[in-house]
Amino acid sequence: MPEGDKKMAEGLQSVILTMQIVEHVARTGKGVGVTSLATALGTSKSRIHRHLQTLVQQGYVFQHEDSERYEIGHQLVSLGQAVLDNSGLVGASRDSLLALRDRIGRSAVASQLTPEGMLVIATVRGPSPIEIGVRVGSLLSFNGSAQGKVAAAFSSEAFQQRVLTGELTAYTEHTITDPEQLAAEFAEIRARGWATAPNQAALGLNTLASPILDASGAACGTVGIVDLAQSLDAEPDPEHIAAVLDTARRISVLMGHSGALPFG
Amino acid sequence: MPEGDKKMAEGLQSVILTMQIVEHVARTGKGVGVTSLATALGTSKSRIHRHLQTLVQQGYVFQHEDSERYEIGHQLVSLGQAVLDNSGLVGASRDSLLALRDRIGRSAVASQLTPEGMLVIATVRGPSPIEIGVRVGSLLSFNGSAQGKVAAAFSSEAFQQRVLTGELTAYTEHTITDPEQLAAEFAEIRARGWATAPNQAALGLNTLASPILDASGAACGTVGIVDLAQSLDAEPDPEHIAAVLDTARRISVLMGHSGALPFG
DNA sequence: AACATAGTTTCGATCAGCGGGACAAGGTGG
DNA sequence: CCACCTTGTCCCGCTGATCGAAACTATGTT
Repeated sequence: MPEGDKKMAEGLQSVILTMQIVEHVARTGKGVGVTSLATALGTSKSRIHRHLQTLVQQGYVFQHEDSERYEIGHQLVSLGQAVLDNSGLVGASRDSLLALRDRIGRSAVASQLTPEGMLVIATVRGPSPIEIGVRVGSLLSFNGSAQGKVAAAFSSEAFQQRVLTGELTAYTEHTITDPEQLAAEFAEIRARGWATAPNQAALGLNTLASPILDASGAACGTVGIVDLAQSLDAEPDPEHIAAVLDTARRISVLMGHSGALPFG
Repeated sequence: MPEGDKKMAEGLQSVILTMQIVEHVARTGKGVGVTSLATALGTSKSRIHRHLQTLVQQGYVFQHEDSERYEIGHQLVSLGQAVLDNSGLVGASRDSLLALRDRIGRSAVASQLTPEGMLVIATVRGPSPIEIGVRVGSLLSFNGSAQGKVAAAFSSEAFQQRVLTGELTAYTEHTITDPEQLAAEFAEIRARGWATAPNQAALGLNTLASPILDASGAACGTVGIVDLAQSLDAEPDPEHIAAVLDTARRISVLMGHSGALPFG
């Protein structure tokens, strides 16, 4: 061991390997073999085999009965779903999301506030043949997404400070990385109730988002529409803004908010 | 050790514990503490703590910064979603499912064939205020669900034999557990292209399902509608049957099937 | 028939990870 | 304000769960 720290500082190896295996098997659509996993993760066949056997036994991985390849089991899906389920947001937003999509014909997306970022919890694909949108499970930053900015703008002062003083990663050259500029935009967003982020999360894309407020009046999530930057301006169509604001208010009510908007 | 097998036959303990922790944290909507986890899983605080630390470090679990409770991280959602994503079915069926729901006003559901059963991969809630339906991630049996029966009926002879000779669990008193009776129903289903399962998976519920066929002509999944047994007969409304068959055919085409139905 | 490549199993050595207990930080109530 | 809980976190020496390497089996290929 060349540069080993005397203590263990990297975490429990079996845990890491377990999750690496699960991740690998899950991402690789079709069956994976012991050997390819072993080389991919840089460890021995027998180790992988034992871990896989245990995962099979626990139902997280499934082994094709021809005694060949390993595939991901259904428990993983169920697990991921459980996370979404016990966020009341996903249930409250599903129907409104559909209505929003139908009303203005764009991909609609709902996200939930987490301390690490905005977690995309539900999406509805737009009518466009091209697939535009965000994946469920993605995490959007507070400085580089309309969702993040709008949620931060409607969170506590302390939270905003944490965002502003934290690291502001640039995802594109249009991402806001200057704390002052971001603070100014927060104020603006708070006043009008919506945010956009043209080319800020990814070049060519834009999102229009509004906050979902809970009983305490703080943001707990966002709803919005996603489209190509060329079709969705930094100052979007007033009709679109109205539709998003309206949807946000409706979901907010379901989440226990009074419905009285603290803006425009 | 009372009845210990001399060797390890139970699988790697750290793997088991890891998944138990993840499961526990995921199912418990809100934050869990080290101590409660330790008692719930019957092990020591330090062990749980180390495992949790590693999971945090890997991003699967998130620790509230007040240095208090542990919650599930976003990676899990992303992982479960990945499983769904690399089944082309979920993408192909989403829109058709909505159309089906809108056409006949019932909860619509799509499932995918797996060797263990039918995995529910997409659902659309009906307009009814009561929530009727199946959860994404659920696994439906081959003998006790319309989805399972229809998929088996449109699978290979060998597959059907495996189902018929396997264990036929009774979920209700109406579940078919007699192999001969089940074989007869398979034949019938294959001839007409749809199946129902009134009160067979759960008392009070019924499902009408049709097969999604792939390029090879074998079933790779199902679409269908779910409703109360009293609203959905064993011999459903011809209009509903037509709608479901139609939807199934459309999705089948997206999956590479010719569209020429091998039945009615 | 020899070879190649897959998954599985065995076995003894070893170090990763365990238990138990100390420690710090809040919270509570007397 | 101070004992007294109850948290989560950290430390350390012992040990058995887990590892690597190699043998074994089964299939497919040359």
